[in-house]
Amino acid sequence: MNATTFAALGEPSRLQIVELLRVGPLSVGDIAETLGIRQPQVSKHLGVLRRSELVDVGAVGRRRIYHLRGEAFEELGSWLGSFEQLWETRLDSLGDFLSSMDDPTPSQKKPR
Amino acid sequence: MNATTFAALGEPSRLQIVELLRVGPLSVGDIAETLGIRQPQVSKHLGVLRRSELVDVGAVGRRRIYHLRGEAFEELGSWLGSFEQLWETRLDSLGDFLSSMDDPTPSQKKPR
DNA sequence: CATATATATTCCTTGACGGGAATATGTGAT
DNA sequence: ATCACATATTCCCGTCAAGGAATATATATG
Repeated sequence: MNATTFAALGEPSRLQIVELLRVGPLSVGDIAETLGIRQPQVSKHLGVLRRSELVDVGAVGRRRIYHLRGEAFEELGSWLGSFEQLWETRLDSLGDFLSSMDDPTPSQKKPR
Repeated sequence: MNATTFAALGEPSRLQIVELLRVGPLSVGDIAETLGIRQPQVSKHLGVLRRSELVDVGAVGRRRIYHLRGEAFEELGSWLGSFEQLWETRLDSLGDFLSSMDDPTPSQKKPR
């Protein structure tokens, strides 16, 4: 999993843009107007999102319509999935662990 | 959805830490040794992850055992879920959209 | 071609962040 | 109490990214 994907989503304005595009494709100007961000900043943010392959562009006349790229989110989904598997298998032992801090797992080294 | 969660995961070392903790709880020293990062940096990164509520700590003797916090990942999961719903309902219309860029959706304004 | 509109790009400044080094805090052992 | 080990915190510095303002590029329209 690539950290740059998360870095792209880690900027508040960009996360707003993504959640806005979740509804449907939008032009740069519409995004700027809706979110109250100046157009140059929106273009820059969209550039970052595009390099992270989270969005893609299509031209309609002089407008540029940005839309979410499903692949990136599917990748995120499968990455997350690899975590949730472990919750189930460890949910009980985690509870045990939290309530018995004086007895670390056998794999832990002992104090020298 | 909070952007700071993504920002925390957007730093390569921190993402490494999270993926390492996916296997199981670890002490600060073990994380530092495994990833080849100096201990102070690891402590700082763990601080960020903790403030983002991605991890939590427990003490075992003089060691501090960090472990992933399931809630944050479940929240991520449900957030992602709200996207995948839309893929299905729009996967076809998205294909149409991409192949007919000269005909924007009816909600788009016409050029003035 | 001239003009208006939509978007991208550049330059600049400022603030935040990560890494290194040193030090502080806490805890166990003798 | 003293020492050793584990972790956290502080300070400093270099870098990078975000926002503002201005400008460049592209495209439609008359």
